[in-house]
Amino acid sequence: MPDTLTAKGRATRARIIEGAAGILREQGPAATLDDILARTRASKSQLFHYFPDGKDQLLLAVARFEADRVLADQQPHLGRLDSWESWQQWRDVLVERYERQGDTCPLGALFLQVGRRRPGARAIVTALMRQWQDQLAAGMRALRSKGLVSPALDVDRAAAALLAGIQGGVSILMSTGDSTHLRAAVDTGIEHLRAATDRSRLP
Amino acid sequence: MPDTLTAKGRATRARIIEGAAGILREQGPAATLDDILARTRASKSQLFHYFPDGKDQLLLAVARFEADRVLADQQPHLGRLDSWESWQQWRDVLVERYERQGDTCPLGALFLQVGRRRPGARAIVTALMRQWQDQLAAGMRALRSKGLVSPALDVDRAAAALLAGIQGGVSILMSTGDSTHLRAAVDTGIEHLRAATDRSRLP
DNA sequence: GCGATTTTGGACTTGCTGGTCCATTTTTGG
DNA sequence: CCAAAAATGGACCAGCAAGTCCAAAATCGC
Repeated sequence: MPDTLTAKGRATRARIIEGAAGILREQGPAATLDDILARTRASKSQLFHYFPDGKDQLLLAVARFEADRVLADQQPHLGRLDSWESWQQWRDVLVERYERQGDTCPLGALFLQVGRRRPGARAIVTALMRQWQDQLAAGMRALRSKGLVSPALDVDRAAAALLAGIQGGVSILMSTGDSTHLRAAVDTGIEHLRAATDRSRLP
Repeated sequence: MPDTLTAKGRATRARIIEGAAGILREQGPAATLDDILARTRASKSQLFHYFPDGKDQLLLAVARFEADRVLADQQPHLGRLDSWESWQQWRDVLVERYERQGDTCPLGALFLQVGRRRPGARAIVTALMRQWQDQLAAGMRALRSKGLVSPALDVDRAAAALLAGIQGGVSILMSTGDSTHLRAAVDTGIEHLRAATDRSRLP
């Protein structure tokens, strides 16, 4: 890859990443470079021109792309969890998003292929989880500062537990096609907050 | 494969499955048939003799093997969740088991390879989740019948949420190497039960 | 003990997939 | 307008991994 990409080059590179993401969502690990080339109407030399380290490098780029989508799809709700209504809206968007996604797991497939252990891959997941959890925690703190939940609530632990519940709910949804667990996890998590309502401030 | 296996045949077949499970745990999807053969000191003809449908059939057998281990490793605690102490013991065993397992995900790797959608694979996961959740729910009912938690607790939903938290905690542990989320999920789940303590029966 | 059946060894085939290479076209910058 | 750099097309290669096959050895049932 040359030092600087032209506008055309950037467009092609982006087209390859997006196309690859699509193919990987549809076909999972079975997707081959030729499939990606066919879908993106690119040639081998283009692919290796923009991703000199080959498939792994491309997969990592796709992983970043997909990780960004995960949070973006939850906005703007995830960023404004400062009332019970906004939590409810977020919940609805989240559940709907994953029910629609069905049984494809873009990130999971990617990581098993590229190897979880590879530092690049691990960094992507870790960053995603941290950001996600931070936004949940921020929402809980917002409720707390409004006096809607008890000051005694351990926000960080509650956020970690909620995030775990979401992840597990999603992965059960992936493997069984049933969103019951995702719903149960999120709803129980929110109830946990409600149960910690700060009664001292209530009228 | 002949209609009936001799004792020797069964032993070989089992040896292949266990060896394959080991290799897959170590190498993930990168594991090849030749790796498995080397590890199990078996030949190609043996492998295809006992698994005529090839790699997929073997992977499915390994998946069954691993799924059985998941629950077995939690026993006898998981089967006797009838006091707060037993819940705590189960929690410790569970966390320890997955911390020791580290970042290998035997089942996850298997399913992505064999294809989640394949009915055989889906049946294995679904059955595992159902049994697991049933045992959690049974434990909650045991607490309830002893008057330790409120009769108002929605046991099935609480069990679903707890299971989701465990799954998510484990998968975050896999990808980040950090067991914080698993601990938070399980502990929060148990606290959720404690919070539903049946005060009407307390002295 | 003996024929039938099962189990085993391992060479060989085949198809595919990631990756290389070079020639050609297009774009850029001055 | 032109040389240098970037972008593109696509044939070609090499390696590997799944799967096939046949013959030999071990074992079983009687």
